[in-house]
Amino acid sequence: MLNDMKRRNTPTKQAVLSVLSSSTKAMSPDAIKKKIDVSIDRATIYRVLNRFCDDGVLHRVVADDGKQYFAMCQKCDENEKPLQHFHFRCTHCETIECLPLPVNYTIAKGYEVKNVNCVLIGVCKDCA
Amino acid sequence: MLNDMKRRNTPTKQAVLSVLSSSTKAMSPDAIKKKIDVSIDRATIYRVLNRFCDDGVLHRVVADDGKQYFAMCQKCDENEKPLQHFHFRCTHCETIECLPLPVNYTIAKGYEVKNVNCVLIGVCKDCA
DNA sequence: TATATTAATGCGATTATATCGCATTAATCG
DNA sequence: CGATTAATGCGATATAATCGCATTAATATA
Repeated sequence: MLNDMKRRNTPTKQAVLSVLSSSTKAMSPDAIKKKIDVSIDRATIYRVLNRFCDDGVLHRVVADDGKQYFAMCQKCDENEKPLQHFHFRCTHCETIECLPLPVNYTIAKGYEVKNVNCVLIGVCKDCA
Repeated sequence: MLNDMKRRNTPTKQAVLSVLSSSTKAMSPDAIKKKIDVSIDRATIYRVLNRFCDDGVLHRVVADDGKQYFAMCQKCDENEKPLQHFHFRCTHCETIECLPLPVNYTIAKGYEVKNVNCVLIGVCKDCA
């Protein structure tokens, strides 16, 4: 919890979390909106998603299409920090999935890496 | 050369290439435009950049800010294909550089990776 | 060199993603 | 139950990138 502001439980948040927790893929705000039966304003979706990211509940990936995608943060380890991993964007079924593939890198001294945004693009095993 | 359409040499293309070849960083269309003394239309910049990417002269990175950045393709090897590498976006000086760090991954059978888009985000050595 | 062909450009309109301001609604607490 | 204020809906806004179309100009050809 980076932000200590009090959060309230709302149907919108529940719905968003419900959609994402039952998905193995990272989803766009629009895709999430479409999966929710009740009407939710676009701005609200974005605010909810951004807040969940701030709170470490979700993580965000920006794909090479320039769009944001959101997925649950499953801590692959007992560690506090969620593991930085690759994502795969299938150009055929147009989905983005979190790969069980950690991002490893060795970078010159002096650099301070705070975040990573890594996407592999191609055809997934279901579409190949 | 994926596209075999005939290309013509124009001052715009020369200017764009000149700017990028003298830069160690990947640049946004807007930044490139600002570096060029003569007036060039925005749409033209985009078209020129896209064509250079098609022709393998430039490569494109989409950063986590959702914007496109372009840089020269320097073949790190004698191989035909340019080496897929990480990029670094410094949140302080707001630049994106090509790192001499190849992207390595092992992915489950069946996946077909056609491209990668990998960005590390943080503070570069000059700003740290 | 003059002319024809068509790639490249400029301009305006358009699409799409994402955010912001503000009034209203509703979750939570005492 | 009433007060507080987080959350929402709505409209406006910002920005990136593309598209259509008429015009310009680079290159090829006579």
